[in-house]
Amino acid sequence: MHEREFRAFVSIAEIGRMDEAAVALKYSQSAISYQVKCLEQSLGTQLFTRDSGGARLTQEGRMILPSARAVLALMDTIKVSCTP
Amino acid sequence: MHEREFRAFVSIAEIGRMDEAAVALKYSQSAISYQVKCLEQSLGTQLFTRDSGGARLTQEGRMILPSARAVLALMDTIKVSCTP
DNA sequence: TAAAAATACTCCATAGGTATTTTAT
DNA sequence: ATAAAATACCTATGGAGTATTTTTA
Repeated sequence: MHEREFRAFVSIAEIGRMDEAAVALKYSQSAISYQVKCLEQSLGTQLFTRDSGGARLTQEGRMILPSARAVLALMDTIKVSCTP
Repeated sequence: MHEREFRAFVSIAEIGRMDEAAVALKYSQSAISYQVKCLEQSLGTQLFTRDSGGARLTQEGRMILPSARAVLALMDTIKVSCTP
């Protein structure tokens, strides 16, 4: 579980499409696809359904979205705590 | 920022020595040293002072310890949420 | 000088990009 | 046929181990 996997997950969840999330995060589309795939594999769960309309959260994806956001928020506070 | 970096950080903070934390996490001593070094580098801050007595939290290390624990707790809940 | 941590070195895995293919509309 | 995601392929970086060196009490 990596920070960038959560960033990808939350960004896709918010935007609804991987390619736009990729632009927002300044990665290639394939990198974002790979990150979310890794997260899904490490959780053993599908987080999105994919089709030509984009990427939609599954039930599990919806469930963990708040926690994922909370993880990122905590990481941000950690960074701020360490910024002199 | 990786899960394993936080696991290493918290374990060292609790145990007070890297080599024992390494045993607890089933990594080598050098791997744990490397993980915490990576975390320190990504934060731009020293989290421990090191000497032959072990590893002691710095002021910054003490500051972020609760957040690091919270991140790990969230990751655990995420895993549980995705376990059928 | 003994303990604990850091570093060097090597090997394999991971993560990124571009280009291409697949899938569903 | 088009738009979006997945995959293949290649390269660079990261992460693990063992062995060794450095540090400091």
